[in-house]
Amino acid sequence: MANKKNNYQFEDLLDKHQLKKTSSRLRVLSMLASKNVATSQPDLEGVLGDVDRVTLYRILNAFEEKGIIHKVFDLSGTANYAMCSSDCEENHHHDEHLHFNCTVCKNVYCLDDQHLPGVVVPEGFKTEAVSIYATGLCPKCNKKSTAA
Amino acid sequence: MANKKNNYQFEDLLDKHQLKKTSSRLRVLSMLASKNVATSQPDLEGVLGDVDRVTLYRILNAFEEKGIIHKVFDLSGTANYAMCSSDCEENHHHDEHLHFNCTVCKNVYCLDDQHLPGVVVPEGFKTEAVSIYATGLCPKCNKKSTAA
DNA sequence: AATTATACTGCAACATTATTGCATTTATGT
DNA sequence: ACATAAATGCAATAATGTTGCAGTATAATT
Repeated sequence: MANKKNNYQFEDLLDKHQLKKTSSRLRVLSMLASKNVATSQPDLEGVLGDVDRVTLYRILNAFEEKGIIHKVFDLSGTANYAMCSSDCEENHHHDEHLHFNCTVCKNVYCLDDQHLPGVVVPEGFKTEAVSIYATGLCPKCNKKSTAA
Repeated sequence: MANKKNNYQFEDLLDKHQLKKTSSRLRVLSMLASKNVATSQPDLEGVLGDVDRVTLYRILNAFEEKGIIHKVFDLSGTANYAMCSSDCEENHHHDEHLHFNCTVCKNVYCLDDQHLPGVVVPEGFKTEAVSIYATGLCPKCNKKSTAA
């Protein structure tokens, strides 16, 4: 899996972006990399336990600025965070993302590798980034609902 | 303009959805209909002045449930509201919306009539709705930046 | 027009998500 | 080991959104 990185790789990642290698940061990275769905700040806070809320926000913001992670809002407007695919660079994220928010389990799936169609905006608008957001049933919940 | 409606039309709209015709609701409707950009709850609150925050939230939620307006989150995760195009029905919104969030003026433009390409999701996912979200410069801010 | 039932509103309190300032601690280069 | 800059934790505050309940307005009935 492209996003699967071991701890040395996380340290390199922090080095590369001139971020200090603290245990909190490494834990956030391995946490996010281990999931194929975006994670909300509250969820992260719950898992990380003893990391301060504020620190977590600051870590997430720093990572986002550096292009290590990206932020996506779920159906209820809460920010969720996920690792960027490798071709994201500082302040220059991959232009198009496909996110899928399951209406049952509420998970936000990042489907960055999916082919996306070009989007045409009206004359006068200048597009910098496009994100496509689908809602519905994820494979897991879809299976359950058809089985029932 | 398709969304331009007079007060009688707003009253009809409320009638149709079994909502009582209160002045607050009529003001919210005419406010939203007069703009081609989505409006945040704080902005609405500011304009409407003496309508209670809670009432406003409840009006917006009621309208959303009835399919009169729809909610879209801007870059900072704040909910913005806009009139639905006429083919939205109760609990069955138009499947695809194109929204454009200007990075300068922060306005969220609803471009519902724009032709949208089909989006392909991976095997197993079952899409219920798709919304496409573009960020960049709106015509007004684009003009200003090229002029400067 | 008065009465009544229901829906709506406003207030207070609370919940959640996010930010700022500052003192303390930690990481890292020398 | 030391110095410095960065990162953290705590307290306080802000912004956004929700809930309960009492009072008020709407609209149907008579």
